[in-house]
Amino acid sequence: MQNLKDRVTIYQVAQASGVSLATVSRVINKRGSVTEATRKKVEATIASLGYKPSGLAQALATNRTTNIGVVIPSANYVYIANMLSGITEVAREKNYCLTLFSTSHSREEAISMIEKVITTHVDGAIIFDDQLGPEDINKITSYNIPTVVVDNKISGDRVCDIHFSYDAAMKNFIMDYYAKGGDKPMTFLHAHNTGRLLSRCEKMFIKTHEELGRPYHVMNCSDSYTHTYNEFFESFKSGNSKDTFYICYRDSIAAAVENAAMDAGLNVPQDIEVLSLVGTKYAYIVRPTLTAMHIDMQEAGKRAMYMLTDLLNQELVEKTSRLEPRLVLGQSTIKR
Amino acid sequence: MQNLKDRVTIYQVAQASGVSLATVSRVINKRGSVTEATRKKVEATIASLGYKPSGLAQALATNRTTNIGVVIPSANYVYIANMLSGITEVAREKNYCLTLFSTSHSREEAISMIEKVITTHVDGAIIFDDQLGPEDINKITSYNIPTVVVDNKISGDRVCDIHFSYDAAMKNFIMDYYAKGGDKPMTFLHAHNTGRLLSRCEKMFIKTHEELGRPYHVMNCSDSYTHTYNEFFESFKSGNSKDTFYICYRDSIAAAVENAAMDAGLNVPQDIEVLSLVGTKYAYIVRPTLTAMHIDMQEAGKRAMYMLTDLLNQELVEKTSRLEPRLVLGQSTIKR
DNA sequence: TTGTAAGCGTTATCAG
DNA sequence: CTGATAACGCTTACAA
Repeated sequence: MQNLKDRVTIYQVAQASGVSLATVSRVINKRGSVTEATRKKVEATIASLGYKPSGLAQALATNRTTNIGVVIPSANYVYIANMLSGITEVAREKNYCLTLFSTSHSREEAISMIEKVITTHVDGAIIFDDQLGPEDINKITSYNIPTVVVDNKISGDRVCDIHFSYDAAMKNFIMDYYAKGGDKPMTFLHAHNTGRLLSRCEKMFIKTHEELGRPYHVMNCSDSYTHTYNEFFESFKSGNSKDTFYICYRDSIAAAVENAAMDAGLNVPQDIEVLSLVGTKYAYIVRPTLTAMHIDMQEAGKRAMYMLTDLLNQELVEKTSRLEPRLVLGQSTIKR
Repeated sequence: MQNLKDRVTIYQVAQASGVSLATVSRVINKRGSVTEATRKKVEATIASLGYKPSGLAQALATNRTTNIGVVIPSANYVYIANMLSGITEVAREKNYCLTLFSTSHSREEAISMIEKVITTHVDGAIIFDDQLGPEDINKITSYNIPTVVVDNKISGDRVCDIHFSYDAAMKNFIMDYYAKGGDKPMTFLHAHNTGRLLSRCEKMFIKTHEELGRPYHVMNCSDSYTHTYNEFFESFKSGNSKDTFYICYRDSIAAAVENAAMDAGLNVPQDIEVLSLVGTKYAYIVRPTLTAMHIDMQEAGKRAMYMLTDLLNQELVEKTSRLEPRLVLGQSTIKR
């Protein structure tokens, strides 16, 4: 194989092996019929020239990129990385490439990414971005791009969705807590820009409490372990914030609260209890282990990608898939 | 904007606004001069038709995809996700898209991904895959694709590399440990397919011990928290494996060891000590906090992407960058 | 079985 | 300032 040359084209391969481009194309795609002899010849020159077809040109000619656009807020959250990993696995199996569109938590960013997805000419898209509303997602589907939307309702011809049934799980958990004699008032930790899944949880949290006529709190906190830890540590130190049940949106934040409590000399779960809404394996690595709602994000990713390939092959049955969070009790809450 | 149409092309825009494609192209790219009047007109029809240029066709015509290939083993490790996040950040700033090539720990997979990178026609590549040797990476650079290689030595015209100086850090740590009276024999936890960074660490671990004439162990373990936890828990329970200093390749594994020890009734760091080689924020979230080598993978990612854009703009100064791991002492080792 | 030629949706170089 | 027209590298009828 030659090195350091400019890209070898199909035309050069054709010349070098004394055939036309059409024949080379046939050999590459194993389509149409070619004599065993010429095939050998062409394959030989392909190897010797180190020719690789240009995916670009192929895509333009066939109107298929074998590229899937994946829209996520950031790869830097464990649960998103898990989903990404599920998507990747199936993508490899189905021979698709993934192009990443990272929106980093700002809605404008997210919208401009949507535009990019369109120009990038992907065959399909998987959108898991809590910031985007249905209007934004419609923009993509209006370009007739088959799309799987995660945790967002949407309808359309070539669109599917995957849901997490957090609302019910949330409500059940709260009802159950009080029913079994839970006596600490609950506080929901709210952070900006953490997406609609959590807003929904928050709404359900409030609604359930109001139905029950129970007191509750919603407290702002930052989406950072260190900030949250420091803030709670100070508060616990000065004797505040205890006798509370904290509902945190992910493991890091829940760990921040319980670590702060313990380092300030409190006992978990006696003095405070903690629940993590989006549990990952870190929920059982930290100590006390976290009571958490677990959802198999890897499975969600796989399922999304399977739905998408079905959509692309026009052989889809179910347009909606639902994942139930599974409550795993840990040491951060009192067994009742 | 029209919905549900097949892709609108530049040609249709031209027709609809009564100009030639050339003019539309000029408007899109803000290149060449166009009357204010015609520009307005064209822009109006672009908006009303909902036209988006095809990145594919643009790429083919300009020979620039604005796409960077990123080769990683999996997005599912915190430190890799961190790096990915750094890359993403700079990519957005520089207006590049990222195409992900996930190799999932098998060398064949990795090699076939390399092929894919080439056909995908990326403008450049960032390769962080411990499995790949220089020969494999040369394959990519021989196609004249500007490349930044992370944690792998490589030379070439349009190639840069980023290194982690683990060898020295490793050696220093071990020497220091014994010099200050560390008295537990050390065991290095080895897992298959965790890449060359860790092989290098292991080699250095062995070499240093042999130079020192100290006893040491290398123990196989699985790359899974649960497996490792279970195995160690049993072992600790039956009274084995204590009075050892464990060197683990990442936080989860280190946490598995210390959790197993504590759950088996041992004390950390009195009975066993633990060091994590690739520390992330979880090193200070778990309890006891982990003594760990921290390396800012987000920074590594950013730096890789900056080097790559420099390479693409032919304005590179440094071809090599080095990141020093920073040792952060935690509660999993005895202060000496 | 093989070759010719017309696209695919852009950009870019010329003339006008 | 604007419009033809030739690339870009490949696929795919249609002919031969």
